[in-house]
Amino acid sequence: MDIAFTDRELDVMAVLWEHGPATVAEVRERLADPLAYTTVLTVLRTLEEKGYVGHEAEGKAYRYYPRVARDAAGESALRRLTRKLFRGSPELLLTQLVSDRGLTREELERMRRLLDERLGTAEER
Amino acid sequence: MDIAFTDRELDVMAVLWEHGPATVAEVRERLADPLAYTTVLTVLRTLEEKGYVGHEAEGKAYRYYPRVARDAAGESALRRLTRKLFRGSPELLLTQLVSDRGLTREELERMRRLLDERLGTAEER
DNA sequence: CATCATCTACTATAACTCTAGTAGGAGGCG
DNA sequence: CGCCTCCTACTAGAGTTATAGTAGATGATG
Repeated sequence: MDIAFTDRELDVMAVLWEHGPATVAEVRERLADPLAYTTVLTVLRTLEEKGYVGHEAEGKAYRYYPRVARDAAGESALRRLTRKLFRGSPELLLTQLVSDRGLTREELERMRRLLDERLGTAEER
Repeated sequence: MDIAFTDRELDVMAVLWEHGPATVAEVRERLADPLAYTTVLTVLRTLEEKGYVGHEAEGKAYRYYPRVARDAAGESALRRLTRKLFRGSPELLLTQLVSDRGLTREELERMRRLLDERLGTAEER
């Protein structure tokens, strides 16, 4: 299953993932860009139409909640990126990722540790 | 600088990165989806307008070549992904990447080796 | 030379994205 | 009760994306 958001939809999803279910007003407050109330509402309605969020009534307002996990969205995006930009090779992606000049030694070490753990528990296949 | 492609533009860029400069007909042949000749031409013209490809005459046709490296596009995309979906944390991204059940032990080992090398040559900061 | 295939340039259009306005309901307050 | 505020529903319009058709040039071929 393919999960894909437009830029603005992703901004809104990020708020829901980060802070949990929220009303239109709450989402609006947390967005970096100043958008009209109705604009945020429209984005949420679009997301709902696509099945990415749901809502339940709370007083006279709605509280929206994500219907897809951030993990699932991340995985889908990573897969698409790997396929389209890194010839399907996760290693190539990693190469690019760690070539980033901005990474600290600590980050790199934590990343290696991550791989160690993963290798430790991985089944042979 | 921010490099961003639409889905279809990315398909076309992928062909140019993979196989080098190509004519409209050549790009068209290599695309997975069957598109009209003029459709491919339009995409290439759009890419050119955006500065992502250039062309030079070859016989009566044009040969298009990428003006941005795949690396640069990959880095830009990875940065955007990290920021928007992984709270700015490359480790989180890696976690997601290696949680993919489809990775073989060999791939994981090569990835660890990659990090080892990177750590070996990394400057302290 | 006349015709055919191929190529670019220009035009078109439906769908989607982004943003926001207007209308109307519903609750709270003086 | 009448008004103000906040909320959703519906509508709207500019811009972008995706796809492709038509027109006209140009080189190849019989």
